[in-house]
Amino acid sequence: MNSPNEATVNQYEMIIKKARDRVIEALAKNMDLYGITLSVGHLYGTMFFQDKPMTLDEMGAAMGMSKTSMSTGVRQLMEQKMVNKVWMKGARKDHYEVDQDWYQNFIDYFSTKWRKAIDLNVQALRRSMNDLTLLKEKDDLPEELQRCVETDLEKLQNALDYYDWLSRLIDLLESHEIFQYVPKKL
Amino acid sequence: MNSPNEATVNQYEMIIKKARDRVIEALAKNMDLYGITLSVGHLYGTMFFQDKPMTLDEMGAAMGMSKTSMSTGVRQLMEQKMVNKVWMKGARKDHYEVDQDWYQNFIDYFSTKWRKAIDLNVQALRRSMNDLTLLKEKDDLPEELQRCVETDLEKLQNALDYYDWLSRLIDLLESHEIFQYVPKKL
DNA sequence: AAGTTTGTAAAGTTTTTTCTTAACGTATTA
DNA sequence: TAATACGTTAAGAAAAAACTTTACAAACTT
Repeated sequence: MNSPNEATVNQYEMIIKKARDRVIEALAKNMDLYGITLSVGHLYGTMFFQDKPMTLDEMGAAMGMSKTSMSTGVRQLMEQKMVNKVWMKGARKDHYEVDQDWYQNFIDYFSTKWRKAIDLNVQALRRSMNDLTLLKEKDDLPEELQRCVETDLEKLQNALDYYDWLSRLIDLLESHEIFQYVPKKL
Repeated sequence: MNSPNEATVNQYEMIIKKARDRVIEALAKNMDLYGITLSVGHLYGTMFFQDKPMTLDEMGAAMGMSKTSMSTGVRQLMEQKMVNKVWMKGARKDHYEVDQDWYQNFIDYFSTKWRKAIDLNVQALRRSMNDLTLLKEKDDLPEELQRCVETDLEKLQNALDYYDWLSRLIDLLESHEIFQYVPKKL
């Protein structure tokens, strides 16, 4: 039983391929949570099971898509730090491989995207709160507007508190302190 | 100074409007993190500063858009639990208001979206791991394929561990236990 | 220096998404 | 029962995104 016939081997290979494809499909489908398109998700999945770093041409062949698409797709994945460019001994073509640390991928995505959102919103909130606080000082402010300013200021302060919380949540992730409370290994 | 002229009041109102618009703009821009489009984000922002529940017609007027768009937009926001339908004493039109609990909004979004992704991926992972484990038992499996199965199984197990971690992270949020480690009030 | 190879940018096409107008169904009023 | 109001579905138009082909610039080879 040590040298099976070719048909059996093909069948075995098919099982592996199907097992991979199933996972790739599921993976790709849910990468929209990372703002990543289905086809780029497929690319990621393909690279995930490739045990060697891939070139753009290899990706194009595996995906049946243009090299340009691979180039932009890989760039997106690199921006999310899900894929790294690897330097290979005397090779002209660029080689890429997936970063297998999904915990860090998650954290990086979270940090980058949400931190940016927080900064932008907090900046707007601060400015508007400042404007409204100045307005509140005016002693000829009609009572109706005064109440309006009050409630707005309260809302903005609540928002600010929330973003502060979110910022600290990100800190917890980035510092890996989270693993104290939600440990990696079950 | 208790009855300012009309021009001054208009100026004051303008300041409030600008303060609100700045925040609305920033808010809307970042709601893509919730999978929400810019215009629907604007709708959310508009409702956020409205102190009374709004009808679809009021929204349409405020946004300069069709009622149909308001209908679908509000539905999206309701799916994310960012907006609630409020029942109003003897009113024919439906009224909606934003849910001001941003912490819960965040948690809900997180739970819903990521939990779904986890379930789908874990299901695929389990099936493929099962297939591969069965394949590993075959005693006529060529050595090359055997190694392939081994590394694949390891990858899938790592993925499974990651999703388990993510699931526990979501538990931490959903149970509000997170507020013990990252408290709301600074 | 001429000729390849490799990666990316630009332009154009196809597909998808977003928004509007029009039509429908249900509920309310007269 | 007829008439009106309200929300939503369906179909079409406009805008945006994804992909491909073509073209180009930089690096390497000879």
